[in-house]
This record gives sequence, structure tokens and C-alpha cells, in this order.
Amino acid sequence: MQGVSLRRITKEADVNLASIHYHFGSKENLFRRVLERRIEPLNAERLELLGTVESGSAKGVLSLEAVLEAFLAPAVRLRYNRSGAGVLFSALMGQIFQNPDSEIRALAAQLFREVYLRFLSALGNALPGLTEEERRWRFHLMVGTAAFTLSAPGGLIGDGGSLADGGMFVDGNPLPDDPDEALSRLVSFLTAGMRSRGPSQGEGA
Amino acid sequence: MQGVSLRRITKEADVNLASIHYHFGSKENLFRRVLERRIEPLNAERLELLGTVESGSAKGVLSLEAVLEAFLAPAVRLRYNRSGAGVLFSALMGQIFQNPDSEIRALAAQLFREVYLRFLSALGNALPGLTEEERRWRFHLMVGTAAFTLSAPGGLIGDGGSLADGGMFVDGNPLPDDPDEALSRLVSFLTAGMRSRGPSQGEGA
DNA sequence: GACTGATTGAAACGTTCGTATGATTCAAGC
DNA sequence: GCTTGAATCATACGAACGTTTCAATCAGTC
Repeated sequence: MQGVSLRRITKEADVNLASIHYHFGSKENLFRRVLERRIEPLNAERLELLGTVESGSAKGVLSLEAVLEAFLAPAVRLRYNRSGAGVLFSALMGQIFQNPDSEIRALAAQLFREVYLRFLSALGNALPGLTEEERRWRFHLMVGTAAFTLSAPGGLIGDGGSLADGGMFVDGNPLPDDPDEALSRLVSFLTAGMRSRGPSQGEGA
Repeated sequence: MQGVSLRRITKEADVNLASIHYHFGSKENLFRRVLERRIEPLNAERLELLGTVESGSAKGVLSLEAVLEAFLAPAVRLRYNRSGAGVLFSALMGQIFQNPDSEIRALAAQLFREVYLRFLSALGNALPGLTEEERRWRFHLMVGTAAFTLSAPGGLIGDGGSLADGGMFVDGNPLPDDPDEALSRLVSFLTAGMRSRGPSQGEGA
């Protein structure tokens, strides 16, 4: 709720300051509506893709790649495609996940709840060997990887302050220009991680 | 630089408001010093562990697990151990990575620059088959996974607004209570991802 | 015990914030 | 063409912000 003022928003939108309270009631309500407007289509697309994966396969186990792709592809496409709003929205989501204000996180979490449960269940089908705790943990790791990668402000935007420019990723943008390439890299990295033998059973090459 | 006021800081620290400007000059300078105080020991510990890994192995390839552990262990320990400051600092770092203010990100990136380069080079030894671009990309994914996991405000702190409580991770805290368990899970997930066959060469079980 | 330089104190500065108010503009119905 | 309800406008309010100011306090030194 901080970081941008209503005065800047209304100026950029070329509307009067008071109109926000007339139409939305409060800054918080405006924020909630912005979130819903972007997240709901994202959720719908994810569920539709997952449905296709589930109905396409026999009643047996699901393909892990396909499930992860159903989860990741809409987010990657959103990040790359929608005019320039996708970049901004992805950055916004990254900030929300890290926001110390628990009410803001709760609001976002609520909007993702149904999709989360559906994919967690699908992951159970795709990875039948895992305990539920391990499955949740790995899903969390997967979400974190995708969220950080897609939302890092310095990723796509070379604005001089990215990790790329400032020192961490010295030689440029870690996100590929091509969304399909970004997606397939994410999927291959994450399927390997999701299938890893786990911490307790020993590890090796 | 926003999210907490100097008035709240000075009240919590039980000092006078003006003393910050006397000792630090500005809010921004105080912020920089706070970052340095935490990051510099973290950097030193990471480099020391990496040095041990490098000198311990023959001149051949490094163990990927060992390199990742040298990178991750200090951050995990920081998150879990240091009184309660580790949780707060980890949350702060998560916010910094996602901050739209490029100067703040540049400041943090600069503090991590040397460590980044050393580990990127070490990863080249541990994973000799990768192109440099692919190596950078996977390192980015690794940092993202660790940063998101360790810093998510709702992870360790059950404050009612975490993903866990609000809907995403419905049944509780995704971070284990035991730092060693968190570390070994991170390492096994990430080594598998780092070693994945990659997007172009095809994929499968 | 007065002097000095460093530190801390209370108070105020000018801005900016979200919100509220009441007049004004505008399109639609008759 | 007047009425009516929705929408927009300029403006103001009180609170909170980072910063500044300058007097009060403190620890050493002679």
C-alpha cells in the first residue's frame, strides 16, 4: 500500500484525485481490485491447462513436466506479453510475497488458494513417492524460483539498478528474450529439482 | 527506504530522533550501514567455506553439492540462528531484491558482487559442461529459490498473513524447524536443478 | 570548577500523504 | 429546457514524514 501515492496514480491516469474514493472507496480497495483483475485470468488459464493435462492422460500418473508447464506457462506469458503491464504486475507480485504487511499477503494468498490446492493435488499424482510434507516443501521451492525469476525488477528491465548491472549478474539480463525459452528452462530446472532424491535418502551425481 | 519511519526506529531503539542524523547523516546512510553490517560477515563466511571446498578437492572438478552448500549454509544459518535478527534481515533482503528503486538494488548488488563472481567461477568448475550463459541463468534460479524460501515473511513467522495461513500453503509453515534439514533439502533440490539436462537437449524422467 | 568538543534533547520546518467536502459539470428523461 | 443523479473538479484537513535547529547535557582536560 506504500510506494506509490494516489496523487501519482491519478496524475498518470489523468483523472482527478477524488475520483478514486468515489469509485473505489479507498486506496486499499483500489489495490484489491487491481490484484483481482490480473490474478483471476491467470488462475483461469492455469486451471484450464491443468484440466487439459489431466483429461489428456490416462487415469494413471500425470506427467510432471506437463503439470509444471500448466502452472508456469501462464505466468511466463503474462510476464512477457501483455503490453508492458505484465512486467509491472510480475514485479508487483514479487513485492507482495515479500511484504511485511500480513494483510496484503493474506489478500494475495486468498486469491491463489484454489489454484494452489488443485496443483498440489496434481503434483501428488505426478510424484506419487513423496510425503505430503515433502510435496508442499518442493512446491514452495518451485513457486519461489518462478516468482523470483519472473518478478526480479532488474531482470527484464535494464534500468541500471538490476542485479545484472549492479554486480550480481554482471553481464546482463538473466531472463532470455524469448518467453518459450524462459519457460522451457524453468521447467527443466524445476522438474529435475522436484524429482530429486531428497535430503534424507542420500545424494550423489 | 519506505516502510518504516525514523520515528519508529528511534522509538524502538530508545534514542532521540535527531541522533540518527547526527551519527549517520541521513536515513539512507543508516540503511546502507545496516546492510553492510550484516552482509559483510555473510560474504566472509561464504568465501571461507568455498576456499575450504576448493583446497580440499584435487585440482579437478569441484563437488557441486559442496559448492552449493558453501553458498547456502551461511544464509540458512543466518536466517535461523542470530537471535531473531536473522529472520528480519532475511525478510529485508527479500524486499530489497524486489524493490523497484534501482538505487537500493544497486547498493545491495554491489555488496554481493565479489562473492557472486567467485561462486560463478566455482560453478564453472563443478559443472564444466554448461555454457556461460546457461551457468549464469541457473545460478540466478538458484539464488532466487534460496532468497524466496528464506525470506518469505510468512515462512517461519506464523503471523496470520503468511501464504501458509492465507491459502497458498494452507497447512502450515513450509520451512522446517531444523536449519540442517532446510539446508539439505535446499541443496538436494538445487543440485538436481543445476544438473538438469537443460531445455534444448530434450527432457524426460 | 570553568572550558571545550561531542552528544543528546525538545521542538519546529516544509512536504507529502490518504481522505473528506461541497460546488460544478454532464448526460438522460420528460 | 428543466430536473435529476452520477461523475468530476479544486481545495482543504489532519496526520505523518525526513530533516533542521539550537539549547541542554555530558565527559575529559587544565
